[in-house]
Amino acid sequence: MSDLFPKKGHDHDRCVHSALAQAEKVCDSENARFTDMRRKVFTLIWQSHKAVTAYELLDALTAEGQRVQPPTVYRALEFLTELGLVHRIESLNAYFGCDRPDCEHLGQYFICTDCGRVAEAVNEDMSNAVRKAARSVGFTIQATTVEIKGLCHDCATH
Amino acid sequence: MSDLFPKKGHDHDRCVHSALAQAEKVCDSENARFTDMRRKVFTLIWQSHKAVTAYELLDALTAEGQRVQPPTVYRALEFLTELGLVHRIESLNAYFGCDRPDCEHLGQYFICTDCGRVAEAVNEDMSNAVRKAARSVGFTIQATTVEIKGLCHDCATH
DNA sequence: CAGAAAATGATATATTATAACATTTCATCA
DNA sequence: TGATGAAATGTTATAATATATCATTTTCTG
Repeated sequence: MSDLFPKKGHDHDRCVHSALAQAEKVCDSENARFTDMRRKVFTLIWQSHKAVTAYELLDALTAEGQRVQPPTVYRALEFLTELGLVHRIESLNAYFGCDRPDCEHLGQYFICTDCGRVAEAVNEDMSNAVRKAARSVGFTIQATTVEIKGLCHDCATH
Repeated sequence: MSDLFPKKGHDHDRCVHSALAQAEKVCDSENARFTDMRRKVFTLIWQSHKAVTAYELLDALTAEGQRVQPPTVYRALEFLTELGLVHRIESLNAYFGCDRPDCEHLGQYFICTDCGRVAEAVNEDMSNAVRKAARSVGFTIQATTVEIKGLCHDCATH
């Protein structure tokens, strides 16, 4: 069984750090500004293994001493999702960092209803099945939402 | 190319009628009460080819002369979704009638961003790909959300 | 019919999201 | 280098979506 959810003991700080580096690269190549606010929001999202809501981000920023209003957070989220740096989990009204912002993909999300962790998968079987189904009914895909809720392996077995 | 979205001239009243009959059967077999309010909400949902929001239902009920509050609508929606008579489209915060309430399925939704119509598919390729992906990472599925946005054939070609 | 359970009514409020306009920041180039 | 225009953020208000709680009504069951 492959690892999807992070294993115990993985170095999360390092993941966040490398995600930041990658985000900077993406912004650079898009001539988009990775401002302080955007960086803060991005970092907060990446620091969590769970999907984070806009108002949780708002609270976290406030706790950091910023006095921030909803539009500020939503704008940062809009920016980050448009660049593909962050994905919105529709069934949670929450946001999650994207592992592979540099490549086009139809991502899929596994969401554990017990521990709350989220994992992104980029599974070609699923993507291809979606593309094929769309083709067979003459549907032109613009965006896909594939969210799978249930129990991660840890929660199912412990 | 198979038909997914309804063709021009199909008899929608008849669809609604048969959906009502089927809903009654399902409620019967579950010993659940298909009350007036639930029937009204179900009918309003089925009368639309688009997904309908809770507050649109509220307005429609009000227009019919009922004076209804949000909890009433949300309770009816909860009842209907729990029985599988209606599905919630997460990416739209809206509800759509289920064609096949009588069988277990992982449904997929095609949502046209131009005309707004929604179509449910029950595509085994997609379902199997989802199940297989979950199995391969040790994930136990409780619920799936597969929503595909784009252009339906009509809108893409006209 | 009495009593319990289920459904709905009513009120209030929580949560999620955006519109509109003011101000600040930043890249550009005259 | 500092004027200027575009982009980003600040600020205020409000819209849209959803639920908690308790009261009342309806329905089922014995």
